[in-house]
Amino acid sequence: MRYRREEIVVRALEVLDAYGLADLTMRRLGTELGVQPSALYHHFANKQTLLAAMADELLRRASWPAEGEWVDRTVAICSVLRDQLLAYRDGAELVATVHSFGLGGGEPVDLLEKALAEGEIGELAPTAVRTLLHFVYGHAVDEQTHLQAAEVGAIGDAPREGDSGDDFAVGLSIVVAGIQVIRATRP
Amino acid sequence: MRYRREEIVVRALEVLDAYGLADLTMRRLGTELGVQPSALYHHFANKQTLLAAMADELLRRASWPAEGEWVDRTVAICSVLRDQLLAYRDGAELVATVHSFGLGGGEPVDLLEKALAEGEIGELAPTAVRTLLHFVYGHAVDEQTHLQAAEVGAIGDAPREGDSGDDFAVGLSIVVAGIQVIRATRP
DNA sequence: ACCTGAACACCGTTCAAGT
DNA sequence: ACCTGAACACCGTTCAAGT
Repeated sequence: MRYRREEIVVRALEVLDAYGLADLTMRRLGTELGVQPSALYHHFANKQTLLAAMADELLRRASWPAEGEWVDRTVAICSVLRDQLLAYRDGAELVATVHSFGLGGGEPVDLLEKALAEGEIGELAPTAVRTLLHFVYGHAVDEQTHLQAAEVGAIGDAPREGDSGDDFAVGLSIVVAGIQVIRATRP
Repeated sequence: MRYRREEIVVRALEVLDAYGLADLTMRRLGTELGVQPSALYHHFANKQTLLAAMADELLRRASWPAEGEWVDRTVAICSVLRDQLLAYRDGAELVATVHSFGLGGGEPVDLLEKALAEGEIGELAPTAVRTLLHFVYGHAVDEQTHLQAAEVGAIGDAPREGDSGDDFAVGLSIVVAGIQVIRATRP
């Protein structure tokens, strides 16, 4: 069987969702595709590049909000991002890992930059975007870890004080409120 | 040679600082200690437990601020935390990783909880602490990745718009300002 | 262009046995 | 209590050779 790059990414996302990031090995993916692991290196320079392509594809599959006032849109983009990260097993860890080795977070980053540009916070926009992303990625990774730990069996695992979606909403409102404050008090 | 748990952690932190997290393997650490890798399993149940002990020790070595008004103290704790993460090669990634598999972030978490308790934000305190930690860990991991990439040789690597310490200060002020806002508008 | 087969240089972890 | 030796079941990646 012969594959194109895009088909491999699609299959890799299926393997991720079914078995998790730890079991997404080049060897396992090769087996799943009926191909030697070394064949994958014809399509991707290394595993990192494959993971980056997977993260981009995962993010591309969401429906991103493009309308509304900049504050509402910022909140909406972050919420869709979180939902999309949680929609795939280890999705948050995948995207956070790819982001951490500096390969750009795909579509949501551009959208957040545009939204904050409209907010007229000027030179502070890049910092604000990164602050939002740190929150969303960090929160989603935490949440996914706990959700999956609960599934496995350590269920009495500190079930969070309030509602769990609520915690995200409150944390996000903290960051967004902070952005509005520095917008008002900027030089 | 025979070792105690604490000596192994100290040596492991030296290996981390000298060679980085990717090269901190049980085999390498064994070699460094003049011992078989399997000997380490007499002291630690697995590698995760060792990493958690390393993170705790790394954080324990900072001088944590204990005085001042709650807002100032919150900012001070986060700044010391960031400095301490950056003080060891891959220190941010180590602590973030340990945190991500749910093993408690050591001293700074307790200190932040106390500071925010004094801020009288009530039930929102845990959310606020986590939001701060997501920012500090995320920012420090990013910064350390870029610093180390620059050291290696990809030096023209997007040198950040403003000063680099400044970016942390601005991001932190966003989160702290946001905490003060929800404090003022809480039910 | 895409894949095989085989190898290289590693991993974390377990476990009987030693002192 | 602490360690050795050997094994188990894996990794990512390279590279000549095949079609």
